[in-house]
Amino acid sequence: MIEITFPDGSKKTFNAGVTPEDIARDIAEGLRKKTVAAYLDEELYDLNRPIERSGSIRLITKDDEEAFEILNHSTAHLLAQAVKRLYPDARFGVGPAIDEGFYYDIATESTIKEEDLPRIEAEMRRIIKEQVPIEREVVKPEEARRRFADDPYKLEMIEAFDEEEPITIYKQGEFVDLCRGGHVGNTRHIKHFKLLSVAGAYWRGDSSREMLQRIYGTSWFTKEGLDQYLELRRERKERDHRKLGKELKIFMIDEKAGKGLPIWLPNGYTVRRVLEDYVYRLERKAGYLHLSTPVLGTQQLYEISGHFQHYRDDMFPVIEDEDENFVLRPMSCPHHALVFDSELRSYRELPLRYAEIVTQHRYEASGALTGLERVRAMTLTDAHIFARKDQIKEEVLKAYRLIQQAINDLGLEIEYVELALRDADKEKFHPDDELWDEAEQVMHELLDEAGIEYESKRGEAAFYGPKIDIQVRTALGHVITMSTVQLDFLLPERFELTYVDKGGERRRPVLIHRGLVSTWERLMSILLEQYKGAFPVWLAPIQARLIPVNADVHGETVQALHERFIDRGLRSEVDLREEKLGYKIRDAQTQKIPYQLVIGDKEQENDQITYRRYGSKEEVTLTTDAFLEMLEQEIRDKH
RNA sequence: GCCGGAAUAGCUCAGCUGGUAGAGCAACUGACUUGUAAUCAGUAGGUCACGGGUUCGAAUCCUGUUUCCGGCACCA
Repeated sequence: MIEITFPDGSKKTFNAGVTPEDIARDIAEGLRKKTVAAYLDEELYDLNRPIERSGSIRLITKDDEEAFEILNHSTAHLLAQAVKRLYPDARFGVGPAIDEGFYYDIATESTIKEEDLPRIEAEMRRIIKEQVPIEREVVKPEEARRRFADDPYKLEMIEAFDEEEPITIYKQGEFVDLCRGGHVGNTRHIKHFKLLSVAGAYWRGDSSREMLQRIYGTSWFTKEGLDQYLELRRERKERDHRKLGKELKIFMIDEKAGKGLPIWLPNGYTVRRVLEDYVYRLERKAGYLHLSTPVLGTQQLYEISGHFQHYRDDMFPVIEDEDENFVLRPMSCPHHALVFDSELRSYRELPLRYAEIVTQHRYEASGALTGLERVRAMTLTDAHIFARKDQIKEEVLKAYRLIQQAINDLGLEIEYVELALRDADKEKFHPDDELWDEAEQVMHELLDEAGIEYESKRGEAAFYGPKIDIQVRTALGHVITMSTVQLDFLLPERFELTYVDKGGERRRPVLIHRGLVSTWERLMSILLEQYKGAFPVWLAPIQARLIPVNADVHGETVQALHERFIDRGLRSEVDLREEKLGYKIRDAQTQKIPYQLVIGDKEQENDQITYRRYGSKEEVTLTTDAFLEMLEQEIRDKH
């Protein structure tokens, strides 16, 4: 007999060999139906795995997040089994559950095309009907090696395992897979799934190794869940910034001008100017000093900083001159280091915060280019803070708070915060262990002291130091780096930067790199998707469109009103076209202009306007002054 | 860069197995002179991404290139 403790502290004895399914059934039949797997203490148990020891149990039901993962993981196995039946030569890489579903990496001589997916799905359904039990087995490494003797990928994975750890394999019918589990116990538990796409993926994520074929899919407990998810995917396409950017004339990319080299159209540039102005003021208030440096720099400058050696392949080719080589600058910290070095600095001056709205060029891999999200020419507000060591914590935190405010003002949300640290890769990171330890230590401390939650990521640091990356999620579901604060002890060394301290001694400052809200390009892509193209008034390219009921009768009034708006710094536009009112309203709505103002006899007589907000059918009549006040308040509030 | 897919009018898209390109919107012209999501009629607009090939004949089949899309790798 074994004793099982439940989350509420109650205990019950069962015969050894009882399964989580049995335990759930013992409580209630309804619970059994909902149960997917269980944790016994910290160990994940499949629904049908016998429990041989006492412990605390926590049943995982369909409502729990882990359940989705387990279901999708099992569906990945089901996919593999079906693929193996249809493509007998198939060998398998990894097949995990991911955020919104699962994938499996497959090696086969055949090319699996999107049009083959329905056939694979049909085979998966057949296996579900067969009600194949999914059985767990623990084996010794040599046994595992024997079982997977004809599968080079699984063998390689076995080699990478810790020899001490027991290896688990899962059998479902004729299909056997190396896998940690847990699983749903029987293929009949899988019901509502869909295969979504095929793609290439490097074996072990290593671009020097072969590419496998990856099939993506998603699996749900209910039909509604699946349908809702598929609907979400359709909606995401609707808010794709590339589509909205074209519709709203925000930007264009023409291969004649160059791929990855976007052109800002008047509407987009207006928004960008608002953002630039906003950021400039924000930084002024926070004590940043703005400056400007050239788009071209000598190769030597980037050799001193070390960027050239590290990133040469990702920079545009060197421009050769008679006795000097130039590069299109990929970043601006070396210039700012020179500015710091241009005068003798006192400890009293620090921190010195230099900010610059700067255009940078990076030769991004062609396959990485994506609308405005990933480009080869980008403009951003870049800042470098030169500080004393005793100022690090405060300055990093100040930068973090500024980022928080900007993200908040823009109506965005931080998804999570990452602390990127180095790993043992000697090639990738500068070699001074002492500097690294000190820098990483102080970053951990300041985040902990400020109570900021973060995930540590080994091996993700910049070559010169650790960084705090602030991640946001795009409407298309990608997580991307929005902002960054990076601690750098290396560059001040390389540029031999010094200041004079209290005792008259020369000291090395530290450099804090700060990216506020990514580049204007990427920010625009995020904002477009966030707002579905319907910008808040403070950002909208056109804030109000003025429409006369009759162009002949009310045209002049509308024109005068427009000038009044412009004089107050507002962005308005008049529509004097010979069209029906309904047509003009529709046109303004289609362009997602926040306010449509209609002026007819009544308004003309009383200095009024009748407005209609984007997305609303309600009409409100106000005096022009009252409306202007309302609009200006809304702009101040950044709504 | 790598794997797979796609490319037809300014935009969104149709064009079956090869027979020589079409719709809606936008544009232009004219009429209508308007109170909250499309007034009516007409006109013009295409090296079917680009190059080569197969064929009596290619948007359609084959092939190379370019760009874009979905991923992977990369992201100072």
